[in-house]
Amino acid sequence: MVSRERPLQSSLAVVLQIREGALQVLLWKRAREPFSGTWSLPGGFLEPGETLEQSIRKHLAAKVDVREVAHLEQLETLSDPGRDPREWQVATAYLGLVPAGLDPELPDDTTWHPVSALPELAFDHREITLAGRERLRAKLSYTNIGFALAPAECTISELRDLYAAALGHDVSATNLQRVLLRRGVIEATGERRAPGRGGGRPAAVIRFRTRQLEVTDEFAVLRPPSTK
Amino acid sequence: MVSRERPLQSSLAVVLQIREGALQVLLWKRAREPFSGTWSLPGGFLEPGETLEQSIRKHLAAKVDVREVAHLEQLETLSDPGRDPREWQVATAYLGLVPAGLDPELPDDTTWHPVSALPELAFDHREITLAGRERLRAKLSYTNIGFALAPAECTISELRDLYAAALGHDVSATNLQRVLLRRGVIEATGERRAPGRGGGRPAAVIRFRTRQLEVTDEFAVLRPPSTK
DNA sequence: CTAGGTTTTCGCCTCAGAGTTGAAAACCTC
DNA sequence: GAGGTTTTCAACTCTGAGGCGAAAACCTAG
Repeated sequence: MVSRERPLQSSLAVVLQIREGALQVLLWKRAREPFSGTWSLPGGFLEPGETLEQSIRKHLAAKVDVREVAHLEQLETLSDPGRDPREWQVATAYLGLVPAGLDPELPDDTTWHPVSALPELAFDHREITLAGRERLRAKLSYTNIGFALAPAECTISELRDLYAAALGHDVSATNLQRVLLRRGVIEATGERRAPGRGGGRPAAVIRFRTRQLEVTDEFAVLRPPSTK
Repeated sequence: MVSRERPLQSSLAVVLQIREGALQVLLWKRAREPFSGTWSLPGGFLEPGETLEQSIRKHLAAKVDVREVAHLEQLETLSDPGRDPREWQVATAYLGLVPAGLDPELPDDTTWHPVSALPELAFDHREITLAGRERLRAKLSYTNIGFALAPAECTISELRDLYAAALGHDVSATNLQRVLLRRGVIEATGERRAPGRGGGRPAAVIRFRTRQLEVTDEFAVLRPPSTK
């Protein structure tokens, strides 16, 4: 095998969670150059003997409890020679999802940021983050990926708010329930949740039938409400 | 920057074309170990200063006339440490599409193979090839990617055969026409094509409105015919 | 305890778009 | 011109998403 120049290979992840009704991404603040002071996606270099997925899991573990990452999938591989001003580097981006309600402990340099109002991001991390959001939005329509955004059990109303936050537009609870029920994506647990202060009929508690990604062959787009 | 071990980075491509009514993939026969005698996907190593897409375009040029590749997109990045028995290697796979009707000149070691009857493939190339086919099938449903399978101008019947070959099931010409017309994916050129031997009404010649990938926001699945 | 407010749930309707069918149109060959 | 072939088009069906409103099931205040 001929000796040849090789790029550094790294993995990084867009970790998303719905927090306070908004889609947020996990970022850490760079203390060193380049891009010192700006925010960037978690990740790091690939080590011999590990796969990219093992690599990103390991690097994520330094920032969050990875057991709380309910779903992880590959997004895309970035290879622009100039993407890191220091050195030739190829990076594979992943999309990670953390169910709402969890509040993992984070290091001091790491926090959540609403994707709709990103601070200045290092390298090409802004584009990667937006690509992650788009992937999530698309998959909400034709897969059961909602399981990775929702707690193990929740109500339709809570689910509607999660979908609305992720999709960026209102979602009808009635319609959401029917679509997800027909697909067999969610099922009723039989329990009911007492209404909060202010009253109201107690909501049925539902759960996602499986917590593994499944693709529905009948597509279904959750559209924004008609603007009448 | 700490010195560290680096993987070889390579690009490879699943180049698909409908030939003789079947979806076929471009493969070349390995003359050397490992996997000598088996077939593998075209590709090669990444050089400093180039992107992965430039890399795969360059390596493809050694096998086919790349100008005939109407569409090229990234598929996935493989990183299993054992995927190449010789050495640690990370590979990014692309999907390339060649319109039907073209018959690029190929080197002696390179030919087309039906995806439905693959020979023994080297490394993980079999899985990659099937992943490419799946990506194509999915995108036929909700994008205009058919432009990359079809010649610049063709009839609905020809298009139906192309779709049927790619999707692996029958497609109704009537329905295909309406779906693609409504979306504005195809348009009539106004010309008509004389029927072949045996007669028949001359078919209207259509073309794809654009030859760039566009995603339709209304999903539409082209389903197999109902089994009655 | 009752009236009024709130949230959830469900049935029914509409609407859009994909799939199906059959007949007419437009060609061929014998 | 008769009979065969392929294409095209209009009408219908069917499925599934979106919308609406009434009923259900709770709360709180008086």
